[in-house]
Amino acid sequence: MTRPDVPCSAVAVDLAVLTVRDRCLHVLVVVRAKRPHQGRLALPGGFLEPDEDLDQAAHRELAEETGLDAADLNVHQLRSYGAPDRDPRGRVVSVCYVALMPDLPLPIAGGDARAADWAPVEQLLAEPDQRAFDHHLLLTDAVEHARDRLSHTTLATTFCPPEFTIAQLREVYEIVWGTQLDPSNFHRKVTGAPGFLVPTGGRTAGTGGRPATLHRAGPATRLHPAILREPHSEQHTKGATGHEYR
Amino acid sequence: MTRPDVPCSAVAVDLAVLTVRDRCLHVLVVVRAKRPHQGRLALPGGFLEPDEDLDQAAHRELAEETGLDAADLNVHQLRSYGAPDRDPRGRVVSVCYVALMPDLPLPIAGGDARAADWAPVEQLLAEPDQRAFDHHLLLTDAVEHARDRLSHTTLATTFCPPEFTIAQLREVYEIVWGTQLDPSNFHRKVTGAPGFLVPTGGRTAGTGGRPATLHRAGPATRLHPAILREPHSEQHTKGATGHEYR
DNA sequence: TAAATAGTGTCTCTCAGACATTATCTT
DNA sequence: AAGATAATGTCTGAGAGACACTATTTA
Repeated sequence: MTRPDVPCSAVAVDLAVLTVRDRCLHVLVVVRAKRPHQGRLALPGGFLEPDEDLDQAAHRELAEETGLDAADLNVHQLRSYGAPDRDPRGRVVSVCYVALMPDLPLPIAGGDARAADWAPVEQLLAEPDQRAFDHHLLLTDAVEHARDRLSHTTLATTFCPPEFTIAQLREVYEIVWGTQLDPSNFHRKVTGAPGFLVPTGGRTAGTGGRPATLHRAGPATRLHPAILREPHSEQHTKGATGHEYR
Repeated sequence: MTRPDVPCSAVAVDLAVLTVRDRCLHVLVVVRAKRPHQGRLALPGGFLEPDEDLDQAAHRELAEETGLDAADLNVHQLRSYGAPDRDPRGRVVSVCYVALMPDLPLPIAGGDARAADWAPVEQLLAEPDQRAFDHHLLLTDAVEHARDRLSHTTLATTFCPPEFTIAQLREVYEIVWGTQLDPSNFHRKVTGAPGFLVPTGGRTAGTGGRPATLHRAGPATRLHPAILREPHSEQHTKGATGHEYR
């Protein structure tokens, strides 16, 4: 943009790359090598190049930071952040993306000489002021976004290896949502949702119990019916209380 | 941003202001007075000022275009658009906002000497190539976003005047969704959803039928249970067909 | 055998959709 | 009265949650 009458900003693309490992939700973080916020943990990201789309920039950054081809790793734009003082270097508007992926070996430290590693989300969210920039806010929104999407999309399978058991899938839901789910009802629901799971014919062995059938992700992207997150029990006050909406 | 190593972009904020009038969903559009796309219809918007947040910019633009104080008109950020060639003048990344409002008198032509007026959404969407920039895409996404939100939030009341009947509210759902809803079931659902509606005590008169009780919007923002958009009937194939997911 | 895990069946309650019925106004 | 619109009631079926029960492995 060369017109002098138009305010000029830098546009950054930041990524919240989520995975499930060690029974916890983790996010990919980098240690900042330069000022500002030197030494602090930040979400990986970078500036938009002159000739690329936002989605392209997100895929490029993901490849640079993790070495992975992000062809279909479920990368989705979340929203943008533009507080005037969010970057002390100047005006930076950041477009945040959320990426979900299985627990693959380990990301390679990126070309920026920054160390990329997994960090447990719960721990990061417990320290609101320790992140670089407003990345605590980005992470909060990204996690909430992912949680919401699990209930009505088939996205949970992207946290799983290519073949997985229903117990593994249930564990993903339990970890991301931080709740316990009834194994019986969960089994009935996910096997009943058309296109969610496809049995591969294989079975587990040596787990000290009845072998589980292996599945892979089916063709569906939307989940019908949805897997509900909260057992939304409202009408507990069956008594003579007058109004009861909160 | 003054650092020479960072690519520079203009950041625009565009608004899809939706309302229901004349039994149709309408969107606020301006006629572009300058090149490029001179004479074409565009969504109102403008460039981000150096010291304002994205949300502030959206509110400012809304005030400039409509003369309305957008304090709580349900303005929400939708997503950002950044195709390299979306603006022929140069690199512009646009953050799109969706605003929902009741059918108020009429917007004032803005300070940019552009005429602002309501246009029926259905008609605009039928002509994909007649909009300025990629505003057809923005509008498509904004409408879909609004439709989705109606089902699980109390947002539909923002299309209504301060006091309204349940039939008026149902009309909003029917117009936005383009479907017909059963008046009886709709009545039962919206009156049963806690915090959605509050009876004012008033009633309509002179409508040639039983008077309807007037309501105003309640304190709730989320809808429990949700008002379903599609009568998602799936299991019609009760026969002996083996697999039936699509 | 017991323990452990996988998977099925059953019951109850909520809620959606279809539609009949009653209520209250205007003409 | 008739017609119109508002509101309630009733029935059926889908689906969620609780939980008993069966199935199949390892130790």
